Amino acid sequence: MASQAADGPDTVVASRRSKITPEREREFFDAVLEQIRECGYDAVTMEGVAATTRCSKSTLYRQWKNKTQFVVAALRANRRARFAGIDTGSLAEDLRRAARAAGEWSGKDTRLLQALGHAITQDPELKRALRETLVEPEVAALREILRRGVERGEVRADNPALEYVPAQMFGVLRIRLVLDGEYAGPDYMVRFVEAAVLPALGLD
Amino acid sequence: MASQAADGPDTVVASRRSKITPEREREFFDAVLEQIRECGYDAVTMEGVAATTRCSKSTLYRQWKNKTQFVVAALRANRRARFAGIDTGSLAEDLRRAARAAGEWSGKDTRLLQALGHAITQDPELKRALRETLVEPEVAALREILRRGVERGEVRADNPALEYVPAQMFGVLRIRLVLDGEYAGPDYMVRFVEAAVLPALGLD
DNA sequence: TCATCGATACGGTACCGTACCGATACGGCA
DNA sequence: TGCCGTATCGGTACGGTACCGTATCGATGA
Repeated sequence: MASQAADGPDTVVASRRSKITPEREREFFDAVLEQIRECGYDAVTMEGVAATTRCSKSTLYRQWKNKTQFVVAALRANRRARFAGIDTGSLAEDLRRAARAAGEWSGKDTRLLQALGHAITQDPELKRALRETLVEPEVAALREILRRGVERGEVRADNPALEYVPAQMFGVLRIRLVLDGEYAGPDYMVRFVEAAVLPALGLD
Repeated sequence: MASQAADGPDTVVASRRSKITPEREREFFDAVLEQIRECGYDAVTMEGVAATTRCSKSTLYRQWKNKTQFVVAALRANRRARFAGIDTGSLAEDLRRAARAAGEWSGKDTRLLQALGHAITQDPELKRALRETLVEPEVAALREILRRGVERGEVRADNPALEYVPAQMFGVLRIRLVLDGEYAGPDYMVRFVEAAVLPALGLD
């Protein structure tokens, strides 16, 4: 958080004298995200995080103004782009890889999204943080996969199904818990892509 | 439910002498469901429902043991089957109608599902009630639409895309808020069906 | 007549965010 | 290099707020 100072990226924080190491900070972030996954956003408490990380509430409140800021910081620190490395040269195979990767987080990011699903409708800042960290990077990577497929001529640029691929993937990923009572795993996602997404794109 | 009546010679059924009319009960149910949609399940309070319906907490607690039972009762009373009447004789048209109908609830059932999304992972009873009232009737109706299409020979019974139609419909419906910041309306859903679902089924 | 109504008061619990406490380790300076 | 000054540490106590679920009340209507 303080490391986003105006100077270089890895410049040591000169102003703050916090004794909290980056590893310790990550413990806080991991703890709060896990509590969100387990209990839901509303039920997460600063006291709970303090207890599980064996720090004091004071410490948390010294670093972050309130729960929202704390969670936003945790989300931002958790940003990753899981689809980014996928580029096999074949659109169908790229989509299979993406489906597999998506299915593999079900125990993590999907639960997080599930737990934050309603909170983001109430807190714009939280919504923005979630979109920037969990949604947009993955959607962008997925659209990049599709763009390369179009560029290679595997699918026509005006295929209307292209637009809905991200919604299909993330939608199916997320709805399975409600429909079937379990999270969508890699196998399920790959089967879904092969059965529904690829045919709609005119691929096999 | 208030009667433990193990010893009383009186009626076991506890002759419901409640002055609460069915219309009044529906006010309670509507109020609690609307509060869930607006504030989320965790944030709903019996005091809030009592206030907005201008009844007393005592009244609510006389009828229902606690918040969970109250919400479960409200869900059960809200059960409907919105896809049930759809039968145009054409699978493609049936799916368009279903998509339009689905898009039309976005302001209601989808928000409810969104708000309950995490709560159902914690409370099995709530999960079951939600599935029985919001999920299963619609999925069953949708599968019935598909079954008729197969029967008419519009799509082969072994088309693997068949299995994923419900997941796609409800998944896309639900994920749009996260992806695009707005709920999926009827037009969006119809376009999605025409662009992705029908092609995967080999229609059009 | 009397159970149920709405209203309200109650004790209990939980968490917020702040304030205060010694203990400690960082970091500037001799 | 070694020693202090001091900010931050973990722990805890605090007042304030909110809601739970129960109990009690006079009024009401089947």
